[in-house]
Amino acid sequence: MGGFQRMTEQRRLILEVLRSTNCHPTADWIYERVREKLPSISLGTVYRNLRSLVDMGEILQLSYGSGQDRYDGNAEEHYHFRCSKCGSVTDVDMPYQTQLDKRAADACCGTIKGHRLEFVGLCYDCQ
Amino acid sequence: MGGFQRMTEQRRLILEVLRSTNCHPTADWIYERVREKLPSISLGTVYRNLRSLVDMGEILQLSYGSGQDRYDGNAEEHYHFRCSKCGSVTDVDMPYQTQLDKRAADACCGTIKGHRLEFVGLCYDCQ
DNA sequence: GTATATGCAAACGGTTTGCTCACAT
DNA sequence: ATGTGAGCAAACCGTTTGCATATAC
Repeated sequence: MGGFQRMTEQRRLILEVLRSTNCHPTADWIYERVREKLPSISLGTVYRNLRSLVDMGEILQLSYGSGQDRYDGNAEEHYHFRCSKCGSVTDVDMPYQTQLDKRAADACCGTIKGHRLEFVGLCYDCQ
Repeated sequence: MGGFQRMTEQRRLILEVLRSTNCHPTADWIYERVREKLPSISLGTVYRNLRSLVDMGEILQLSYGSGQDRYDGNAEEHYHFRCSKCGSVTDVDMPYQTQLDKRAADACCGTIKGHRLEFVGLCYDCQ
C-alpha cells in the first residue's frame, strides 16, 4: 500500500474491511462497517478512498445497472457470479481464460487488453 | 413487437432508431435522434420505452461504471468490445461460448443461466 | 510547517415518477 | 369509452465536490 501519501485511520480501516470480506460490498456497506469502529467517518471519505484504491489498481470496482457499485478487495483477474434476484456477487473458482482474448482479437475492432466475464443466475438462497 | 399494448409514434421511432444503428447508443443519443423527427418527445418517454423493451427482452441494456447506460437493439446473445478510452462499444463477431457456463457450474454457488462477456481495450481511433 | 486528507453538506447527473392530458384501440 | 402512454417537471439516489479544518509526515 505504498501508493498513498498518508496512511490515515480512515484509510486503514476501509482497507481492512475490504480485505477481510469476500462479499463484494457496496460503498454504503463499507461505510457502515467502518463506522462501527470510527463513528465520525463520512461517506464522502469512503468514496474518495475507494476511488484512489481503484485508480491504484489495489481493488476492483464492479458496476452493474441500476444500483450501487460493488467493490472487490481482490484485484487479481477472476470471475464473478451474480444472482439476478438478490444481486449478491460471489467469486467463481475458475482460471482466467486467456484464449478468449486471442479468440476475440480477430473478430474485433481494436487492441484487446483483457476481458470481463460474469456469470448470471440464481444463488442457492434465491433458487 | 406484440408485447406493447399500444404502438405509439414515439415507441415506433425509438425502436426504429435502435434497430437501425449498431453503435450501442445512450438514452440521450436516442432521444436526440428521435427528436429530429418528433421534436415534442420527452426524455422520460424514451426511458420508459427503453425499460419496457428491456423487460420484454427485445433489447439489451449495457451498464458500465460511471456514466450512462447503453442500449443494444440486438437482443441475441453476443459479446462486446469496449474502448477504455472513449467508451465506445462495438460487437465482437464470435460465437457464444456455451462451454463457459458448464465450466463455471462446478466452481459456482448457484444455478447459472448465462454469462456476460466483454472485452476491453483501445479502439482503432484511440490507439 | 505544509500539503494531503477529512467532515460536512450541497451539487451533480442519469434515471425514475406523480400528475394531468392525449390518443390508440 | 376507456385506460395505456405521453409530456412536464420535480424527485430520487448513488456519487462527487467545494470549502474550511484537522492531521500525518
